[in-house]
Amino acid sequence: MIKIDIANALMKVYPCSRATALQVVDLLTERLKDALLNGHRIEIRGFGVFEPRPRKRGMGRNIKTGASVQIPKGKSIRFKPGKDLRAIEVK
Amino acid sequence: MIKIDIANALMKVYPCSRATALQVVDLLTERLKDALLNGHRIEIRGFGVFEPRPRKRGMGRNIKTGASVQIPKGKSIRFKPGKDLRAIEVK
DNA sequence: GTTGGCGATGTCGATCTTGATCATCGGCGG
DNA sequence: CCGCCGATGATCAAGATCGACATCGCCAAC
Repeated sequence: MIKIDIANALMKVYPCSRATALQVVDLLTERLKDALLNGHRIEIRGFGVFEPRPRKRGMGRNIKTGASVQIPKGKSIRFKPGKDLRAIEVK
Repeated sequence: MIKIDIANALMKVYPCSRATALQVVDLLTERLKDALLNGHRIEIRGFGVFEPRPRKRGMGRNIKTGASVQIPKGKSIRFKPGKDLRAIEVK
């Protein structure tokens, strides 16, 4: 499923041009990105939670050299599935 | 940031009632949930990717009993931040 | 059709997950 | 707008998983 599919679903419920639907999807992802980049936690009950977390790891591995490489970054985004998404069955 | 904030952002760009904005947000999250529950990968370039993954782990620990607890589940939802979200700086 | 983000690969260690319970807060009815 | 209901967070431990690096192919986005 890609952006177009989401926009498509939106168009079915709220009649509008594909361009508009795409803009809506884009706007929302943009807002989410912005919020996360500002360190805000995004919580949607029943769906999940996006949370910026500090990265404490400090080591990685370079495939070619095989040498330990430092992981300079200190943050990552974690998504915690909500109740509804945890209902996933093994299929 | 919670659902209302997202709806609020949407209202600013696409004038509509709060109820409508909330419905839109709800609809989209609903579609995403549905797609993930069906095992579909959701990819939004520049934002991130939601991917249902099989869980192979099989053990955990119960605080109270202190006993090893089986982790029967076999799936989880993983979110991989896209390029834009990986640009997070330590702040 | 073109551009460029994303997946996969291999290694090693830190991180995450799972379960139960109470408190807190999001969601929603009155 | 206030209040209730129910979902989420934290906690403990053990073990599996993820992440970063570099590069090429593939597919999303335009």
